[in-house]
Amino acid sequence: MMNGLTIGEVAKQAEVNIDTLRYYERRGLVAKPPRTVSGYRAYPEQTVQRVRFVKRAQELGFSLKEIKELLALRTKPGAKSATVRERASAKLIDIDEKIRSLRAMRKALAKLVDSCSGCGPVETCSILESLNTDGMR
Amino acid sequence: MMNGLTIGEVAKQAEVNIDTLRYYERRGLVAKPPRTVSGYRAYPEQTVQRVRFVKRAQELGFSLKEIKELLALRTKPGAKSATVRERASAKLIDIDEKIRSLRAMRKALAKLVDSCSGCGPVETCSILESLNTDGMR
DNA sequence: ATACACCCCGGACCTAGGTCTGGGGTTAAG
DNA sequence: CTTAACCCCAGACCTAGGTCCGGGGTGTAT
Repeated sequence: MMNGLTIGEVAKQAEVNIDTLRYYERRGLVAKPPRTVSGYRAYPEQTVQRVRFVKRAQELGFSLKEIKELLALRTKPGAKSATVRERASAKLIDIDEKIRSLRAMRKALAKLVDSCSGCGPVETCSILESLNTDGMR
Repeated sequence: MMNGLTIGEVAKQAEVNIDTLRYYERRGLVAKPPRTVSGYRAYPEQTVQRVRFVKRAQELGFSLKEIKELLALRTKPGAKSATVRERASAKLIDIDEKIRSLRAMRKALAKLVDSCSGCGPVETCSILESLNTDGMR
């Protein structure tokens, strides 16, 4: 009677709460799946990937709304490609910014780590300042 | 009577709400500033940088708690350097993960953008799938 | 046919991270 | 010396993103 994944299976595989899946469905982040005769959701396998994607994007600071837009880029068969391209380009810019910021943070932290690595007392580690100034700003 | 920035000035420069600054103070993300005789906060200039840093880190998916930890790395003159180094290394790993994920997203999007760039109808843009599969997973 | 794990749904509840209200002092300009 | 523009604080309120509850049906192993 069940061909596809149950909500519980998807939840376990994607490591989210069952209610989160229903919530995502309401928010339009995950397509409404077909139902069995008895009303159970029967999800296609790829749903798991989709949900994981949502979770990862969230960890990168995207809101559900933004994630929805990202996902919409690939599920708009009726859209003009120019529009898709334009939106995708805008997202690319966001992403590049994030990468740049992270790299700056990374650099500052890395400096902290290896300048501390050989040292005894903390005074020699005043490079802690790197996080405050341009390394991170 | 006022030497330092008022809360309003910091708020404007850092582009946050005044209440957010008071909230950050409570949460320990921004040090309690000295007060004027009449009780007004008088912030040092660098507060603005600090607040901006918090905001940027949030956009990168760090929680206030994590941001506090990051900031603590540079403001622990009493800490053992080995401990600082260890924590910083852990953060570095997080950051590297984020960068990796963003690069994967970036790559998938870039592919989308330039495979669409020369094309007319959307059918030829089925590369939209790239977001779903390993490019983004 | 009884038990036990799972699914449905609507609606209440929760946490993080703010934001607003409002009653009261302060300060700079006119 | 008044007025507009700030500042103080406590506490209420708000949004996003879930999470939980409870009453009811389903599926399957014993």
